[in-house]
Amino acid sequence: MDDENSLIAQRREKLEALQKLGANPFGRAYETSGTIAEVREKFADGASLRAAGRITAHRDMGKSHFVDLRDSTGRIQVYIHAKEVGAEAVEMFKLVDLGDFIGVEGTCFLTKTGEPTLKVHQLALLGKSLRPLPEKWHGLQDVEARYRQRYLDLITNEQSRGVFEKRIVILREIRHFMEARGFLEVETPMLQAVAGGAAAEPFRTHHKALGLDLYLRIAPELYLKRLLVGGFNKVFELNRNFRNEGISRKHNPEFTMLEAYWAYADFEKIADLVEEMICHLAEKISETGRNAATGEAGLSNRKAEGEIRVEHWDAEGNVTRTINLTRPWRRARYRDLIREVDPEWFNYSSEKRRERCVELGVEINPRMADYEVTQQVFEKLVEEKTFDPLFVTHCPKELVPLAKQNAEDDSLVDVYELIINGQEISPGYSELNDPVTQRQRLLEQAGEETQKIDEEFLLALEHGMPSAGGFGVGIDRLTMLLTGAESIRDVILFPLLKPKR
RNA sequence: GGGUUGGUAGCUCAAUGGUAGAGCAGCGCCCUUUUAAGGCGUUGGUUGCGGGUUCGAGUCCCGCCCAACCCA
Repeated sequence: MDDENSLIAQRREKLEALQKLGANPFGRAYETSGTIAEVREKFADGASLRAAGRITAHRDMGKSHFVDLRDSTGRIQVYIHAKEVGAEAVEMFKLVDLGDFIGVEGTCFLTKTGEPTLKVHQLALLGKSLRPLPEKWHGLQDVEARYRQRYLDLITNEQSRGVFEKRIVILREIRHFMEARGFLEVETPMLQAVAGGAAAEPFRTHHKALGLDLYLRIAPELYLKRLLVGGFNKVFELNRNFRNEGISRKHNPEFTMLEAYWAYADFEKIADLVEEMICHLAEKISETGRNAATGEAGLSNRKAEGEIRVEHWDAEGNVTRTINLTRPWRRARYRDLIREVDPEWFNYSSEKRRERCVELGVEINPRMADYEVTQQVFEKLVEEKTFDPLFVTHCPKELVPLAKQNAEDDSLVDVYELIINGQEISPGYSELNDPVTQRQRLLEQAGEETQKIDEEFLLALEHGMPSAGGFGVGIDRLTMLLTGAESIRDVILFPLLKPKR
């Protein structure tokens, strides 16, 4: 980025020339008649309106200049001619480039081709661009550049902007939804002396003044539960977690998570809540889909007569996948789902199960315990093949050691795992609130590393935590589901990349 | 971490081992309602970085960097 090619040099020369003309290329506040979309709404033949935006195209026609002015709400054409704006302003205009921000005051009129246009009689420079923008027709295609220089992606690629607008709607509507049901949004520590609440590798950091090693949190769980102890009945946090693990199409080291706890509820009530919430979000998203600017392609959602379907499109506009979110969502027990793959599975010996894995094309390694072999079958032959929503319930306790045991069968725990689009979207639990059992399980989980046990959390539990249901929703994956994005990097504005060079 | 693919002008893309090109953008000229405006002309390159093979490397070989996809 330290280059100095001729295009940049030319723009710098224009910048100096503008300054010599006495113009300020980086102007100040500019009163407008509103956003460009609002200007278009107010458009009335002969009316005088003010608009500001970035120049994204210009067409010179002799002494007439047509310019496209664009902001996040839309575009409008402006017409510049010396007769209207004066020779001086036209001299100035000739030093303006694609990508510059300008403000105009002009009279509304329709061109011969019927295009609503502002005939400019006053022109202000609001921000000069010293680098050329990507080409208008193909946009910015280079994947790496789209992530590193997201601003260019947002300027150029309508569908990318659409994804992030939908993400904003998702975050806003989650807050509305939860608050409407009496949940309070809270903030708990990102910097933690013990990184608990999940099994994941944390990032380490250091507090200088205290001389203290700290971790970025991997989950807010243990703090949110302290709030249940403290008398909050319904709390949620919608914020970032950090996990020092691999990066992939489905994993970014920092990711956004909704986590919530509901006193006196259980995993079934939580499942109802999550089902309702995601349907609510899908409907809101489909509304923004309809309202989105023209040219939005690739992603869409459609709703018809109580049905909620999410369609994922490819670049040519063909539907590649339809996910049916229509309620009620299927709920099935873990073991029953395995039996759908092989009815006799649980009657097999350990050896026979491993043979079946080979037949089924499920890769396993010899060190796996029996429940891990079964889980491998579940992941490959159930989870990855499930696209419509499915709550998997009554999981074996080995898989979820920190959840409450089932009342009838203590080899099972009262949890659900929500699968949509072949991915885990949300786990839900009947939370363990017995401090003695909790301590045991944490000790087992920690093994030798007893420093990983959050004694302060256990101390809180010993003061009494109400029975409660809790859940988490990975917002990045949910956004992928609802927008049809294929990679988590397409729903995170600035995904982590290695610095270049 | 392993495998595969890719990195060429500001952007989008070409180029059997033989003079690095096109479109858009830019620059100049023409055009007083165009809209991917148009016409004529024209500038622009350390082909990701570093080595090697060769008379000659964007192209073949080795190493490195970055990214995407698949796998662990």
